[in-house]
This record gives sequence, C-alpha cells and structure tokens, in this order.
Amino acid sequence: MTAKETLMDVGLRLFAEVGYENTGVAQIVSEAGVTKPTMYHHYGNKDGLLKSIINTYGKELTESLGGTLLDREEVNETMDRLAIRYIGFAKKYPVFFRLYKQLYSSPEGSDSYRIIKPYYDEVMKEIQKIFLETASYHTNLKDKEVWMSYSIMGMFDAYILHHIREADLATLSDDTCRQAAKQFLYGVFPV
Amino acid sequence: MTAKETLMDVGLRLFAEVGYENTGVAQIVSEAGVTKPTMYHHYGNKDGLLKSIINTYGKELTESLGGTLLDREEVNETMDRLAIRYIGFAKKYPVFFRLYKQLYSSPEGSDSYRIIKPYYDEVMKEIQKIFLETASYHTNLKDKEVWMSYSIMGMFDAYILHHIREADLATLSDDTCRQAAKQFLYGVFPV
Amino acid sequence: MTAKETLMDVGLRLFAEVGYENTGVAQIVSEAGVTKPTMYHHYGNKDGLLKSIINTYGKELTESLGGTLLDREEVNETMDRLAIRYIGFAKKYPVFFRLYKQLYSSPEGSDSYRIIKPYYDEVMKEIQKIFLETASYHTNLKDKEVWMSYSIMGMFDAYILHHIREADLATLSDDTCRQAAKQFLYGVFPV
Amino acid sequence: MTAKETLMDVGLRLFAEVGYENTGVAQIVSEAGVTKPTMYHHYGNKDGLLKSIINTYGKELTESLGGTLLDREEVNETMDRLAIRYIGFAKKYPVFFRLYKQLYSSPEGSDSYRIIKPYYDEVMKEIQKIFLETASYHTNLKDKEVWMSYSIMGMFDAYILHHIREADLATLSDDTCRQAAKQFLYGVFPV
DNA sequence: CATGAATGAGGGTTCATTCAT
DNA sequence: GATGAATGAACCCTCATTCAT
Repeated sequence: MTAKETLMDVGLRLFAEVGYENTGVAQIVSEAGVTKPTMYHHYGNKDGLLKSIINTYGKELTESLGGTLLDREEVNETMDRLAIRYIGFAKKYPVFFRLYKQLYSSPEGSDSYRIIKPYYDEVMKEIQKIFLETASYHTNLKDKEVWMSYSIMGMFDAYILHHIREADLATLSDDTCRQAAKQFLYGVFPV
Repeated sequence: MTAKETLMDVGLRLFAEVGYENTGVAQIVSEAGVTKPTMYHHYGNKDGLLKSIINTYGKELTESLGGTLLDREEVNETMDRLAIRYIGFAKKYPVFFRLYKQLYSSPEGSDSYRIIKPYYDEVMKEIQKIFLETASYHTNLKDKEVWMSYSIMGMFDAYILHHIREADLATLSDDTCRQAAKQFLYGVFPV
Repeated sequence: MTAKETLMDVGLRLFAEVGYENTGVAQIVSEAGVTKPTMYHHYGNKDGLLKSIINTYGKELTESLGGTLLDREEVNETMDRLAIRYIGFAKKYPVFFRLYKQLYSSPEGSDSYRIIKPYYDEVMKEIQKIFLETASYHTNLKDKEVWMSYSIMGMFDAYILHHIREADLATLSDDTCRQAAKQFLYGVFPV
Repeated sequence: MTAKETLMDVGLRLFAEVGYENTGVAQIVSEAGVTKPTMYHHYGNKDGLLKSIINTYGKELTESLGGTLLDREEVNETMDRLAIRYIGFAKKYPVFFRLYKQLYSSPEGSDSYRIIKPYYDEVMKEIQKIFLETASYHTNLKDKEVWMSYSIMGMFDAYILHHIREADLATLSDDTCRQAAKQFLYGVFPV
C-alpha cells in the first residue's frame, strides 16, 4: 500500500473514531508511518484528505442509488431495493458510513458540515429522484416526495446506527432490510 | 442577566452553531463580556459549562416524556402525545435540540459523546418505557419495543432537523405532529 | 522590567539584527524568557509586536520634527536643526533607526513594508511640511519641496547608516550634522 | 526560453516583489512551470539562484562604472557621467536595481545581506576609485572620498527609488541626471 | 467574584532540501 | 535534464487551564 493510500485509510478510521476536528494531522501521519509534508504533498491540507476520503468511499453509494432501481409496477419492490442498497452500502463500509453521518450532523458553521454538504446533497438528490419518479405513477404520493426522502433516510439511519453501535451490523440481512422498507410503507403494525 | 447565565446562553448558542470542539473558551467569554477565570469559577471547565447547559435545558424534555402520557385504550393517542411532546420540545428549544442531536452524533471517542451519553440514555429510557408499557397491552408489538423506540425517534429527528434547516420550524403544528405519529403506525400511504 | 517590556526590547533587537521575517516568535520569547502565549496575550501577533515597537520608539522622531524647528530668517538654521534632530534621533535609538530603515527598504509586497509604511509617511509628512513652509519664504525653492525632502533624507540616511555600520555613530557630533546640512545646501565643495 | 532562464526571470521578479526571504522555492518553480529538483539541478539551492541573478544582471553596472569615466579637467563632467551611468543602469534594470537595494538594506545578520555584500563592495569600490582619482587632481576633496561615495550614492538612490515607487522612472532623462550631479556638487540652491 | 498575566502542549501548515527513478 | 515523493525542522498561532491579586 502506498503512503497515499495508507493516509486515507488511517484518516478514515481516525476521523470516524474520534472525529474530524479531534484528529490531529500529527496523529494521522504518525499512525500512517509517514511525515506531515507527505500528507500535504498528496492532499494539500487536512480538508483535502477528508474530501478525498469522501470522494473515494462515497462514490459507490451514489452510483448504486443512481443505477436502475425503480420498479414501476411494485412500490414494494422499489423500496426493498432502496433499503437493500442503502443499508447494504452501510454494511459494506460501516466506518465510512458512520463518518458520513457524523459529518452531516455537525453544526452548519463547522468545516465538517461544509465539506460533507455537497456529497450529502448528491445522495439526497438520488433518493428524491426515486420518489419523484415513483410519485408520477402513484399519484397519492404526490407532493410528499421530499418529506418521504428525509423520512425514510431517518428511519434507515436510526436502524443502521443502532446496529453499528450494538456492533451487530452483520446481522442486518436483506430480509431485515425489506422489513424496514415495509414498515416505512405500512407502519409498525405487523400485517 | 448574571454573568453565569450569560455564559450559559452564549455557550449554548456557540456550541450549537459551530460545535463544541470548534468553540474556544476565549470566544465564549469574549462574547459573554467576561474573562476566562470567571467562567472557570462558575463552571469548573469547558465540560462543566456544557454539562450545565444540558442539565438546565434538557430537563424539560425528560420530565415531559416521563409525565402521564400513556393511553391504554388508544395507541394512536399515545403516539400523538409522544410526537407532540417530543417535537414540541424541539420547537420550544430549537437551538438546544440541535446541539443535543449534534452531540449525540459525535464519534464515540469524543468528549462530546461522553458528555451527552448519560442524558441521551435518560431520554431513551423514557421513550422505551412508553413502548414497553404499550406492548404489555398490545402484544403484537412485543419484542419490538427497543427497535420502535429508535425508529420513531429517527423519524421525528429527520422531521425536526429538516424543518430546522429549512428554517420553518414554527410551521410544525400539533396536527402535523399527529400525522407523523400516524405515519409511524400505519405507513406513508394515506389511509 | 515586565514581560511585556522585555518582549519589545528583545523584539526590537532581533528584528534589527536578523530581520523581521527571519526572526521566529519562538526565538523572541525564548530570549525574553517567556512563553509564546504571553507574547500573544500582550501583542496579539507578530505584527502587533512590531507595530508596538514602531509606535513606542518612533513617536519621539515625529514629535521632534513636528516641534518648532523653522527659522524664517535663516534656511541654514532650519537645515541645521533638521539635521541635528533627525540624526540625533538616530544616535539616540540606533537599533530602532536601523530597523526602521530596513523595514522601509523591504519590498512593497512584504509585511514589513505594509507595517512601516504609515509611520514612514508620518515622518515624511513632517519633513515635507518643513520644506513647504521654507519654500513659502524662499521662492527659489518652490516646486522642489518634495524632491528636497527625499534628497536630504537620502543623504542623512547614507550618513547615518555608514556610521552605524562602521560602529562609530557616537562620533557624529552636532557640528558634523551641521556640515551635512550645509553640504546639502551648498554642495560638497568646501566653502 | 530554457527552464534555467525562466527560473532566473521568475526568481528576479519574485525576490524583488515580495522579498528573498518571503519567496518560497515552491512558488518560484510553480510560476516557472518546472519542478523543484530542476531548480536544484541548475542552481544548487535558493542562494545559488540569487547569486546567479546578481552575477548576471549586476555585471553591467560594475563594468559600466569601471569603464573610462573620469574627466581630469572637469569634475562636473565626471559627476555627470557617474550619474548618467548609475541612474541609467537603474533605468535599464529597474527590477534588479530594486532587488539590489533591498538586499543591501537587509540586516547584516541575514542571508540576503551576506549574499549581496560582495557585489555591493564591488560597486562601491568602483565609485570610490572615481573619487580617489578625482581627489588626486582636486586636493580640496582629499580625505572626503569615502564619505562622498556614500553620500552621492545615497542621493542617487533616493532619487531612483522615489521615481521607481512613483512609477515614472522613464521620465528620468539624462538632463535630470546631470542636475542631480550638479546638486551634489553645488547644493540645492539654483545657480 | 472577577481580573490580567502566564503556561505546556498542540493546532495546521510551510520551509529548503534530497532521494530514487 | 527532469520527475514524484519524501523529509526534519521550523513556521505562526491557539488550545484549555491556572496563578496571584
């Protein structure tokens, strides 16, 4: 692994574990086994490292959500796929997902927030696109697209973070994802 | 307003706006119009100020959730009340609510998280208690109490933060809160 | 001597000896026997220290030049006084004078220059005022006021710096100052 | 233009504009469109680049002052020629001249000063030689040779820098140079 | 209660320079 | 000749905290 890659690895881990603002450049380069100028050579500054991490790890989610996901016949199927891809991504890159959510929860006046915002908007855009298209076939969902986007993401995130913190993320099977989607559509009462 | 109160006010605002880790003691005392030793005299240290803020502003939420809220006949009514009280608290203290959520979203290795955790657990305990009691009357909710607690909070939070960030929190009427509760129970499809 | 005064003393010496840009804050505080935050407490930043030095030591020159200096009858007398006061100041504060000239000789794009410019303008204003008033009585000097200001200062400075570098500034008696003034008025040829 | 030449060009400009100490190697190579090792290949180090600049651009002045300049009959003529050549050089290479003066005005403990000193001495030697030879024919100038060298240079420099900073160096005609020389010899009063 | 002054430790960043390729 | 990558040392500045007064 090159120094550049190691830095991104270490950065991701530290940012996620103790936070972007609480992680010093000195600590990153020390754990990566390089010196500070090496980091600045490759990433320009601390922000640059974080941005690279986001671009590298985050791309897979937006691409996955952007891929064909819609089922015009079955809303159930669409929601199932959304759940599986979104939660599946979190399962595949749990450390990054935690970092992502932390950054977005940062105060709006912070660097963390400013850096993550564009990526968050991208993810959000993909999800809203799904609901917008769905609503064009299911007119009773009309005008609720934006709110539904936030709502389902809030649910998924609560789901995911709970499992991450309980350290049993692996137990989140595709079936469980489908149940989450179903709950979103039909409520908590078992059908 | 005494110096002690001013410090808490300024601290709350700054912590919420730019984050606990990004807010320096120098900035707080400067905006509060006092000197550093004054702050240390009243609150011991930066952590102490944050803890005081949490204890002062946060008490109302736990007390509100702890008060009689349960309706043994109507789950709907219980959920409505929960929504109104939880979201109502966020409406009453939006800055504190934002701070609270930010702190809890902080990485587990951070001071922010360590400080907010006890308060979060208290809030969570109250919510879980509601679901536990409810489940004792509605056996089909059995074994889902914990998850429902996280899930409904995730939804409410997404709701609230979306409105906070869109700067129209005031428009969140009690009726809208009831709709949120209903959606949690019966899903997004209009009934 | 207080820490604040010591810092100014050490700063003056180091800035003059090795230059403002070549002097590290670490070096200043080390030689002053204090720590960095002390310096930042008193002066805000490195610029602030330099500005304080300029304001403190430099005031005497502008005040001296601003004081009654003009002799309406005798241009000779006016020039003599100017020479004695200007060169006298350099003799009294040779280290500061050297620093002052160094700073003004710095490139216009440098911090050094930006910081000294206002003070230099002040000094220049006083000197030009002298020539402007003198020219109002000696009309053959009309329209040459600005140039004469620069010219006489250039001569004086060459005089002073030469003696500073030869380390015999003390030998610059008032009589020698008068000779310099005379040379400016009547040229190098002995009369 | 070869990389080597470009580096000298860029170096000269940057050193003059923001100062030798304030100009980073990174900036130089960036603006020159090459990489650092290229610069080190050609010039050894930052000092080497500066030395090359001085040697290349500065040679013309010492050669010009060294050439036949003396007029044994007329001191006026000698001074006129000195003024025209010295000021003429400054007009031809204003950026280099500014750099040269900046470097010499640097504190004696700085690298800048150490580097420029030999060149300055060379220039000074040529000027003193002129006055020494002149004094051998005009015995009333005896023992004032060194001082006159500094003095006339101080005047010329004040003249030049004033025009450089007022951005009208081009207006400095040969006639004006002669006037400067005359003023040196006979004073500011119009004859 | 409140202050000015001081601190050790660390913040992110840049310096001129060198290495193998 | 020219490069990308790497370095040790230093840069200015700020952190939360404490002291005597």
